[in-house]
Amino acid sequence: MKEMALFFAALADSTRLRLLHLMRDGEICVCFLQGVLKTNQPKISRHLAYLRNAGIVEARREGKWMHYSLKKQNRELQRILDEILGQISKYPEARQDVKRLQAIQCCPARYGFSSPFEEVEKGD
Amino acid sequence: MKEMALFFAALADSTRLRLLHLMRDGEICVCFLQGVLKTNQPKISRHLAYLRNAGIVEARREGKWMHYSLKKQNRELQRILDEILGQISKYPEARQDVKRLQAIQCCPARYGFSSPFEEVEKGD
DNA sequence: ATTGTAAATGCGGAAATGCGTATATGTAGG
DNA sequence: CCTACATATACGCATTTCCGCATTTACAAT
Repeated sequence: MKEMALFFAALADSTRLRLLHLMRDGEICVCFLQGVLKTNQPKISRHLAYLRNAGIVEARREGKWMHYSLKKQNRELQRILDEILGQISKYPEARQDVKRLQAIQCCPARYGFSSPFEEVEKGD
Repeated sequence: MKEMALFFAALADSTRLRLLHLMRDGEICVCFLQGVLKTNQPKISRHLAYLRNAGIVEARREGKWMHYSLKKQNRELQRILDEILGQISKYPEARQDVKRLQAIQCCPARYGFSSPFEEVEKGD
């Protein structure tokens, strides 16, 4: 029962919900997440650690980079998680995130992970 | 997005998960919940208030008694909630709770809401 | 009005959480 | 070895959460 509470505690934060949602289509590296959420790096890192401790995501190192992805859950929990991710995707904020991510993934060099991502901002 | 995080925060506590699970078959009064969880009354009351604020349960007064029940959610959230409640029901702790509740509901007078519920304890 | 019972709330303390800043770790390349 | 970059962690602080205890509110009955 406690583990279940822990699971939900991990979901009880909008930053973490956004991170999870961005992993929906596969693994993604921290610098991209940072670029999309436009916040400082330790914040991202700490929330990812939280999700990892909760067993919701897993990490893979590739050289300097860390790639995070959704960890496979048991059938029931997976279904719940899928429903949740589906719900998240309805929030404008989440859609914006995906747009920004796609822009970065499309031409990462152009952004260099340091420039602002304003040009992706032009609303729906 | 924040509201969603709030929703999960409400689920991020095993006492609250137990309370929700006990409402699965309909509304239930606070004194019964107190009897089943065998803890002090303010604790129950505060967790119920938390759930009420999160919009997950609602309360109905009937004389001195307050009856709590699961509040109807929109389709998607309802589905998620149902899955979750189904998951909870698999925990031995949750099954125990239901047994105790049934014993109390069956003959409340016998327990008088003050006697210990030990006789329901005999495991599975 | 007074009493008794059910439930909610106020209060103070312990613990957890989230944040930003600074620093440490790990890895690749010169 | 030294530097540069990506990521993780330590630290201090403010806020929140949970708890037990005491008190208050709400209602019913006399």
